[in-house]
Amino acid sequence: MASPTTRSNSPTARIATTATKPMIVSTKGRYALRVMVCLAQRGQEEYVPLKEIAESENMSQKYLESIMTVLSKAGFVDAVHGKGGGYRLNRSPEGYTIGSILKLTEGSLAAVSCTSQGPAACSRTECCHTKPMWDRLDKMIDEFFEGITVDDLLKENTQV
Amino acid sequence: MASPTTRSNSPTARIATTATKPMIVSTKGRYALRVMVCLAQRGQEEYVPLKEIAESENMSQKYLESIMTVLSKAGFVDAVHGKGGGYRLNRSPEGYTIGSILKLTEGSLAAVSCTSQGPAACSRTECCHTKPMWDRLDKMIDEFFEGITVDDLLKENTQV
DNA sequence: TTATTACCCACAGAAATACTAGGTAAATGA
DNA sequence: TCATTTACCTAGTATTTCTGTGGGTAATAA
Repeated sequence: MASPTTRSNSPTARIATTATKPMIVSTKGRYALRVMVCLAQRGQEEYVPLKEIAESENMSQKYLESIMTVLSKAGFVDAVHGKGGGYRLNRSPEGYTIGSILKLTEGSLAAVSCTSQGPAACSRTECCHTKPMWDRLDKMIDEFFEGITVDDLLKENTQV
Repeated sequence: MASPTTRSNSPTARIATTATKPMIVSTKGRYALRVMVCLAQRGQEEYVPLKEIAESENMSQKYLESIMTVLSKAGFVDAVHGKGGGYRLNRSPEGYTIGSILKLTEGSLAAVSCTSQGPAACSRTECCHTKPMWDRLDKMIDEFFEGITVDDLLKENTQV
């Protein structure tokens, strides 16, 4: 985006850092995961209407709609209109990695912005003491989420 | 913080998710790290004025000031006013973990909000399929950052 | 045909980030 | 003593993102 109002009266013009999105997992991604777990619990036979999920999980139905549309368009779930319709998984729970769901709904999992926007995001990359660390962090987080499936979550529960 | 204006007109009162800060490392923390590395390069003998660092690293001096005040108050750096003054490390670079610096400047390193605000942050914690995963992620990230020191960064460089 | 469901579009309040502006206080050198 | 240099303090602000609402339309089944 590179704000055009970057002042250039100083000898060395400020680099537009364009930070703006260094997060990992927002509500959107967490809702998506919970819905997927919820659907997994219901099996692949029946379609579950969103209203039901939103109420039982105490989430905003309207907000969920936008998330489900993304999941549906990406082929993660089957959707059927009308009475008796709703959503259901189209694979077994083992077929969904947490990483794939979060990448879809969050857009990216990068912990810092300078690693998520290609090499041009920071002009200092050729000589930066911190970038290797961010790269390793990103790799670690990616492997973490790719190593977990919806089925794993299904089996896990704080209420032992 | 828990916004008091949570609407409760709906039958099932919405749980205030209070998302609001699921990030890991923002510009503030990254700047802090880069400054610390910069100071480490200069040794513990001389005081380095902020203006110099801001110019060489191409960062906003004013913004850096607020960050340095935090580092100074926390005893991470020595600060001296007036000509010949500035900032310097008061320990050897091995004495600073990345985790300690980020926790100070970022406030927290939690990847999701429901793990960063105590057990009361989410009423579902007693029966939540995803929380164990978030807890493990937080632990992994914490150990990652606590296992790296400023000295490690000093030795690292993308420009091999 | 009617109810039920998914989908689409635009907007909106709140919060955080990443600054900027304009000072004051302390230390040094002339 | 005075001016300069530096850290420190308080306040404001533009932008963005998140987390939703509100009000529709399209598709499907009873």
